[in-house]
Amino acid sequence: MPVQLLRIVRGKSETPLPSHLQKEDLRHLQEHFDHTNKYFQGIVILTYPLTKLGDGTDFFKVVLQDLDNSCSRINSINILIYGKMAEDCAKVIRHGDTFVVAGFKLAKSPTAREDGRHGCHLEVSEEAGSAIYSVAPKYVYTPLNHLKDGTIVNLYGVVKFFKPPYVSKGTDYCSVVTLVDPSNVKLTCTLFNGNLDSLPKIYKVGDIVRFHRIKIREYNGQMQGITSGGFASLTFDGTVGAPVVPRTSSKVYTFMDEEQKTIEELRIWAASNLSVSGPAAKLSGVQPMLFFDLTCQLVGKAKVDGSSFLLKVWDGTKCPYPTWKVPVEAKDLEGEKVLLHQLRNLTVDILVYDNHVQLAKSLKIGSFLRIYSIHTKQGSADSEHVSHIEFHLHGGTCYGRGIGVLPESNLDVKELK
DNA sequence: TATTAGGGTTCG
Repeated sequence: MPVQLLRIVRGKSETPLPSHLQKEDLRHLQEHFDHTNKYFQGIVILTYPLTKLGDGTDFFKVVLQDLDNSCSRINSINILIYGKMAEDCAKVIRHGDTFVVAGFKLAKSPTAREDGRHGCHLEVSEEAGSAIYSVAPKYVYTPLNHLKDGTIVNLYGVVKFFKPPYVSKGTDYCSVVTLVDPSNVKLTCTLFNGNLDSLPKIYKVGDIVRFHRIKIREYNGQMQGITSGGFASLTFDGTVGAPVVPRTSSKVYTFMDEEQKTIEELRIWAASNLSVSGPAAKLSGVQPMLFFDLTCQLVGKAKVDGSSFLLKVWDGTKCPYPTWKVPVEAKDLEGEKVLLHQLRNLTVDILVYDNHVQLAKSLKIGSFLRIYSIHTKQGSADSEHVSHIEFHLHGGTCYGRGIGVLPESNLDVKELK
């Protein structure tokens, strides 16, 4: 593991570095000195884009500043990272982070005269047996009643409302999340990311999130959260007693006993201060003329027209009313023919509109979904049809209307199986 | 290195 997570509190590491390593002062990084078993620690003051060398090797350059020598004329040094390690580091190294570099090769820096940094640079790669350790900072979390305009903060919150990620009119996915905490202040966050996986994996009201580096702004007289460059999130099930397992796309994150305790405390607070009785329902319990959230499996899908798309789903229960069947061309219907036929009396047709079409098209047959705020509508009887119930996911994102994909590991999915 | 949206049910 070339890039490891290491947390150092008050100068002492909780996950110690290998004991044979000794800290080396910037001034002692000189040619012809033996740097075996030495490490250098510094704070990232500059990173360059990940590039490829002429021979195809990945290359990543960062500048580390030595905080112990920050008043010296020369207090920074170039770190040149090669190969797989360059790729790994480019993903996790951020401006302002502290890193430890061990197993480096020291060489004369050809750019020292221009950049004013140390006369040597450090070269590291997996092949050379180098290691880079990320030293996690001690994060400070701001309660929601202490947020100030124009700051970037870390915070915890219980999800009071959310819109599952949807395709925005810009270039990114968008998710809107309203949080509360024991200070009883609400914060609505608008989160953007081009990568669906980088937005918080919230499945229900009552989930608990930890946001890092969220920007706070004032909007319409209220504080608002918005994604900033280094935004990262963890999401936890909000159920008291459930395992404390973070859902995240980050490869590297800190999560210690202290954080576990925070989650457990928030769960207990939420249990008595937040109503989580969402409008979830089983198909067996649906009533006409209401909105509800459905956890289900996708059995079939079909294009209908430019502004609507059909999802055929089931949840293992049977809807007590005759259900609407959306007429589509047989050639347009995707899904396993045999299964579609077997489940024909258990699946229901959900017609999704407008902004939900793009996401619906991309869904994989067999995947588990939660569809939020489905509208059930009573279709009237006429000469051709008996009275039936229709399922619509209207356009727009009001009330969190949308579609979320659940992982197989989700508890509600296990129940469904 | 901007923009997206900025919670509060429907055209179908």
